[in-house]
Amino acid sequence: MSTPTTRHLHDWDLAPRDAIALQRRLAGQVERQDRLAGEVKYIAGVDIGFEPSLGTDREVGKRDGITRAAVVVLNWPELNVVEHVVAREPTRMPYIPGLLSFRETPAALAAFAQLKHKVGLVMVDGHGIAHPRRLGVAAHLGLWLDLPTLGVAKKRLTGQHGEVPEERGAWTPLKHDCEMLGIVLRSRAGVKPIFVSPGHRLSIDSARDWAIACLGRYKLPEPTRLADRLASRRDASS
DNA sequence: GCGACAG
DNA sequence: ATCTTGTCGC
Repeated sequence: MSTPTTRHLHDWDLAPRDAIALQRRLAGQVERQDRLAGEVKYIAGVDIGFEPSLGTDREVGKRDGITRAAVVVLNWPELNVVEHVVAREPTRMPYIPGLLSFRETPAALAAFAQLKHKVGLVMVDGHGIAHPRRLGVAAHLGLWLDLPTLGVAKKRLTGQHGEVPEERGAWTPLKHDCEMLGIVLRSRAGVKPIFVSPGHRLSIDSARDWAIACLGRYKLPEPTRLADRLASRRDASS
């Protein structure tokens, strides 16, 4: 943050080219091996929702309006909700493929700041290292929280993969050339597969195991599914 | 230049 | 992401 073009900007209000440069630097700090802090007792699920601005510009995809971060804490292995928080922050940046974390992380951090439980693992709605510069929202948030994270996305951003068997629990690797980025998982029979990739302090194998271990009777793993539901509720207070 | 493109 | 009712299917 010292060059003429970035000096006056905050980490989250970067111009696309500066955000991309920052991602390249931060990607080198992401730990791809397991480094859990003891036994996992609580798992957090994170998702972001948006409230359009009133008045003239009602477009949710641009600026203005409110970014709503929902964090749900589940105990392990019961997977029961023990805490939930919703934080509302003004939207600063529009959605740009590849720069999602700059739009969503500020609100997510605000929500985590209010959390009472000490979570050992964080599951984020979006990709981890399965990103063009290997710094998807799950990896970026993991660095900020200094916690193990994994990303669970509903669509592919980058990488290629083969067909995924129809049975629940089946998966196939997601890779870019020869580099493994994560897996494509059939979380439910007869439903489009989800994309699982590690964020920070987690291996690909562990990210896969945790995603599968957190599956309930729905397409999305419980942490992310519940956060999703909370983030998109009309009445969002806390 | 053309297509792809998390939420 | 968000705007939205009914409807097909297990």
